Amino acid sequence: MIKGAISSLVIKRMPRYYRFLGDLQDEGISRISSRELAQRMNLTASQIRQDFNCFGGFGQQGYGYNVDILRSEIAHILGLDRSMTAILIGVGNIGRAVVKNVNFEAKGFTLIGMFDEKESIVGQVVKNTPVRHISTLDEFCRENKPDAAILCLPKLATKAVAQQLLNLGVNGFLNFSSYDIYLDFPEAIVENVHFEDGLMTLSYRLHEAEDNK
Amino acid sequence: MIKGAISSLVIKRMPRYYRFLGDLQDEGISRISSRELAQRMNLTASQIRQDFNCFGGFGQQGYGYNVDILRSEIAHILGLDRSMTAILIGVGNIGRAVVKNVNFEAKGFTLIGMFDEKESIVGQVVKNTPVRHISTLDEFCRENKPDAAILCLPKLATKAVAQQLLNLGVNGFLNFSSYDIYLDFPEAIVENVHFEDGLMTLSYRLHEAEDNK
DNA sequence: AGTGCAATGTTAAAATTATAACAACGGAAT
DNA sequence: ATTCCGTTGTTATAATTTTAACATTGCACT
Repeated sequence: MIKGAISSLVIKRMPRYYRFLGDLQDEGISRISSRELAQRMNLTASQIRQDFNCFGGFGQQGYGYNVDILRSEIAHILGLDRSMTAILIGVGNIGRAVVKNVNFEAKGFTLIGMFDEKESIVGQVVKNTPVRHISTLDEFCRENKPDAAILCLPKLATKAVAQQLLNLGVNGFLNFSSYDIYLDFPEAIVENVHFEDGLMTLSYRLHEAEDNK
Repeated sequence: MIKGAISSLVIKRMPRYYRFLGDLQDEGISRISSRELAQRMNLTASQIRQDFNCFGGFGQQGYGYNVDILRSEIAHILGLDRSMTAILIGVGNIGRAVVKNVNFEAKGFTLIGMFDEKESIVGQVVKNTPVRHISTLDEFCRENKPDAAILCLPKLATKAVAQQLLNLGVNGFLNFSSYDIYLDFPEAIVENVHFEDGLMTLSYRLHEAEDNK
C-alpha cells in the first residue's frame, strides 16, 4: 500500500537500507528494531519508521522488523525483482569498469547490447554480450526497445546520444559521464553518477576540519 | 566570508555547479545570471543565489556572475586549490578503474602510495605510483601521514582497514566498496560512493513511470 | 485468561530547506 | 547628472523534512 508521491529523499535512502540489510543477513541477524537499526546506521528510529511507512510499514508491533522480509520488500519497492532491459553505450575505460563492477542482473537489468564507435572494440565480447557498432543503434533500439541506456561516453557525445535515444523511445538513463544531462523532456528519467563528487565533498570536509583546528 | 555552518545539501550541490561552470567555459560563456543558470540547470534562481551567498556571494548586481571567477571561487570553497595527500588501498578491479578514471590531481589530491595484499600486484607501477604490500601500511602512514585514504576493498576488509587507518591518524575516507563505513569516531570523515545506488533509483523511477501509465 | 512490555504505525511539533519578494546597487542611456 | 533597468544580496514566507510524542498492537509470561 503506497500512499501518494514518495519524496525523492526517501527513495535515495532505500538503496542504503537495502545494502545494510544484506549485511545484517550476512551476520545472521534475522530480526531488528528501528531503534537498533538507527544506532547501527547513524539515523534516527523515527526516520526509519517514517521511511518504511511511506510504503505501508513492514514491521510487527512489539517485535520489530524481519530482516529477510524487509529487505525483499525494499527490493520490490525499488523494482529489483522485475526485469528490465538495458543497453550500454561507450565501451572504453569507464564502460568496461562499469560492466565489470556493477551487478546489473542483481538489480533486475539484463544487458542486451553494447555499443561503441571504435572499430577495434566492435566485435569484442564483454560479459557474454558482443559490442556492436554505434551506427546500428537505431535499428537495434527499434527492434529490441530497451528500457534503459547506460551512458559511458565522453562529455561531448553524451548529450547527442541521449537525445538520439530519446527519439528512439528509450527514456531511462544512467549517466556515468562527467557531463550532466539536462533534457527538457518530461518522460526522460535520468540518473547522473559522478564519483568525483565524493572526492570534492571529501576535500571540502577535510579542509573544513583542518581550518577549525 | 563564510557564515556559520553550511548545510550539507548546499555542499553537495557545489560539485555540480563546478562541473556546469566548466561546461560554460568550454562554450565560451564568460558571464551568466542566476536566472539563466537556473534555467539551464533545472534549478531556481533563488536557490542559486542563496547557495552562493552562504559563502559571501560572488556576483555583481545588475550584471550577474563572471563564470571564471565563480568557478574558481567554488574550487576554493571545495579546497580543490589546496594540496592534500592520499593513498589508495585495494588495487583490484575497482581500484584500477578508480585510478584510471578519477582525476585526483585536478581535485588537489596527490596519490603518494598504493597498497594491496596480492603478491602478483605488489611491485606493479600504476600511474607512476608503485603498489606496496599492505603489511607496510603502518610504517608508510607513520612516515608520510597521508590526509586521505581511497578504499577500493571487498566488503569484509573495508571496516578493518578503515579502523587501522584511523588508529594511524588518517581520518579522511573515500570509500568505493559496497559496504558503508560506520565509525563512531567524530574525527572520521567518510564519503561513501555507491554507483549501484543510481541504478536502483533509476529502477524505482522507471517502474513508477510504468505503473502510472 | 489477564497483565505487562516492547516496538510499531501514526499524529503532532520542531527544524530545516526552498521559494518568493523586495530593497540596494551599479552600469547604461538619455 | 539623472533616471531607468537588470540582477544581486537579503529578508520573509511557504513547503518540506526530520524529530519527537503517543496511542495501539501483539506477544510472552504468570
